[in-house]
Amino acid sequence: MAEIQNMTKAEWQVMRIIWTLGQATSKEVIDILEKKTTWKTATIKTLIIRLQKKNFLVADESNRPYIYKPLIAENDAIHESVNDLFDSLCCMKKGKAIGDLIENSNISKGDINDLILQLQNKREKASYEVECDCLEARL
Amino acid sequence: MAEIQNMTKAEWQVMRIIWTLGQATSKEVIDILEKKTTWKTATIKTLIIRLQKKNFLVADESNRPYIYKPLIAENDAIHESVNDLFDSLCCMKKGKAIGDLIENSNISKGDINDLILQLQNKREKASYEVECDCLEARL
DNA sequence: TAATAAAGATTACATTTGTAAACAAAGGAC
DNA sequence: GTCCTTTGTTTACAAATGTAATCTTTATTA
Repeated sequence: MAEIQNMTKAEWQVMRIIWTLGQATSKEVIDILEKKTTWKTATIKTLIIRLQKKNFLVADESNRPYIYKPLIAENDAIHESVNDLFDSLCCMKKGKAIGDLIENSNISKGDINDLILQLQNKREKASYEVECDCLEARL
Repeated sequence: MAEIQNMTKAEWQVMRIIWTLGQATSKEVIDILEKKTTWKTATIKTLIIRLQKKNFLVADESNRPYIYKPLIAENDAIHESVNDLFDSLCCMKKGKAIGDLIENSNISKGDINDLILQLQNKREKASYEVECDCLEARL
């Protein structure tokens, strides 16, 4: 019963900091988020606690202040959330949606090259048309 | 005060049907969703009402049964929600996230070609590196 | 036209989320 | 060792969301 829960937008901001630092104390998280947001200290603490309850973070409580560490890799979390969103889109629209993301994202030359290769590869086995499944009997 | 609200996952399912049909009666929506989900009739009606309150749908009430029509285009809604999600990702990770989406999505040959062209174009002006902004003082 | 069926409106209630104050315990300063 | 100051814990409360029952009105049919 792995109890997969989702991370909310606010919680995600906390995780980003901890992922980037590798681990962090609550003070570190609070200092950074107080610059990025208007959240009060207590709010940020609440988010940290909820992330622990949801098993996205653990606290190393052997010393004070506690050190919080991620229990989920950033890449895995990103994978989860982007695919989760795409799962609810009409499948005919996914190509364009990806185009929209490319348009609006700052991507490095290296990543662009990788994406082009990946697409060239995918093109081989791609079908000419993708059918809309919006009215079909399963999500 | 355009009061932009968001569409929840459940509401999104209702919209997909109405977008695909162009317009629909509650019965049409209910018939389809009862096959896709375990939702009760009343639940689906609630979703329709909330979508009206959020200004994503209008009812043409000149005849019974009412005919519900979208007030937002599917493409616009998709644009909103995918970009909204990407806004909260570490910008270094966006390229890979797009790769992940491409991997997991069924995209037509035509769309793949468009994406390749788009990327080739974007490559010209792309920088070699994208900096992580996760610890910076604004979201 | 009276009874029934269908569609729409109102109300409900638990859980999650955003947002935070208040309280308690541990560590450091004097 | 006592007093502040961090840091962590508990409690709070409104809004949003998932999920639905019930009540009311309109339409259909006998």
